[in-house]
Amino acid sequence: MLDIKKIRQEPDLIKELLSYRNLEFINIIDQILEVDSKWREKLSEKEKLEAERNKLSKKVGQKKAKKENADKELESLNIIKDKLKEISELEPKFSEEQKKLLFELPNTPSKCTPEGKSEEENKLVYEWGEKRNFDFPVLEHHEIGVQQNILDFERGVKLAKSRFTAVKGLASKLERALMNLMLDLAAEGDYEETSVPVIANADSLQGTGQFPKFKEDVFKLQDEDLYLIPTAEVPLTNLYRDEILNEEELPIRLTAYTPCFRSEAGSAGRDTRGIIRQHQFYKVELVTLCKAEQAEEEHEKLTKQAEKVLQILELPYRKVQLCSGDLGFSATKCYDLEVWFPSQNRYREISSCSLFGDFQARRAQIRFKRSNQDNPKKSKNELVHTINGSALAVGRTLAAILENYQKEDGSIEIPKALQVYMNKKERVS
RNA sequence: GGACAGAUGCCGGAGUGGUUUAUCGGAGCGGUCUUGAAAACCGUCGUAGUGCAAGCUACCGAGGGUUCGAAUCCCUCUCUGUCCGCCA
Repeated sequence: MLDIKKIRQEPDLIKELLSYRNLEFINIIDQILEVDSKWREKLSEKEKLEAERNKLSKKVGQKKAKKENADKELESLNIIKDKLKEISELEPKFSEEQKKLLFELPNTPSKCTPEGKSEEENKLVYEWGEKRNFDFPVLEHHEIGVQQNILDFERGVKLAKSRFTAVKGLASKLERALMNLMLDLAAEGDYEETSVPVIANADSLQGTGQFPKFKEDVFKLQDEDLYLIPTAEVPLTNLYRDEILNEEELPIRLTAYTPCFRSEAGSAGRDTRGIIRQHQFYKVELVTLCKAEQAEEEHEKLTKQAEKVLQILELPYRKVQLCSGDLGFSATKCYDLEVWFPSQNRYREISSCSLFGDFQARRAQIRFKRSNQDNPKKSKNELVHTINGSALAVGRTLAAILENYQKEDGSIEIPKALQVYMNKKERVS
């Protein structure tokens, strides 16, 4: 959520910044400003009446205690009461409309986010690693998985529906090894391991920006206002929802390994084969809460943390900075890490490391007390800045390993860094 | 799932219609005293909206209602605790 004060003060700047995204928000901002000024007018009128009422009511109390007559006061109070009722009936209309509009506005792109319309204008930061030369026909990861009997697509569908897969044998062990490797690396980088609910309520999803706009993307529990999390970003960030943190606690760096559930509404037909796009997948997520002045640095740190996983697994990847048009709803700046898939002869997203500024924190009301050395009384509550990214999506990492480490005989070499997590086993065959 | 009890500020805890700007205690912070500390004493100590400011307004789990006036009365909901049942 954007700051209404900022919108009020610099509407043109906000309009301009939002125009760098693909869509136009000029109308919404004008509507917000209109509702805002109308509402504030009513608000001050209301408060004046309330002040008057409180004063008179107190007088009534005093007079009655002294057994004096207070009819005159009661008469004016009745008039005020009617007026107040009139205004208070209007109030929810204004504030609801205001909220609805504000919740629909995406974050403004940061100064360092390149301007661009779509994916094609994303900026390549660098490529890392050596793409392997294969002197045999390269198989796709799902072909390898079926051939080795470690990915069972049909039975996964039988258990649930399409886009669910049973992962078996050494692939399942690889997943577990990946989880351990990723969590250990995150711990080395000072991210505290956390185990959180994978079901979240609507307030939590609103806090991180999935709601209200992207409701159709998550699975809802029947007859309950509860949802399967689409990413651990939701529980990790919302751990501190509605809290005021101590300045010294920041930055707070967290990591969690969780399953993630996505309805994939609107992506029918895309990546229907393989485990690239599933309704359920595992992911190690990194989340940072920090002060504004720490945010850029922490964003870089978190991204490097995610890159480290790819590097240690020796998977070729590239780092891309998203342009304004490709930026996610809540993000102000974002790096995508894309891993090389030889069968597709292209890079595919495996991690998205986003800086949100105070956008999520304003929705989720996560603040800290900024101490003022000169005048401790002037210590102010300030919104934290939030950052998150995956390190990494386990399913896609598994797919990338199967493809990049395949051998001509159909076996798969196990990356060195994972062997210690798999009883020193060197090969899947 | 059943029964009962409860939800008040950082914590404990009082408050059942108006002189309550939410009593009091503890912790924290500032000060006095002290070589320093402790003790004692004095002061301070929530969030948000609005305003240049003084101030004003709202908030006692959430939402609604009654009333000139609600932490207090009424209704609905949520959560927590205890006991019972079931259970990894």
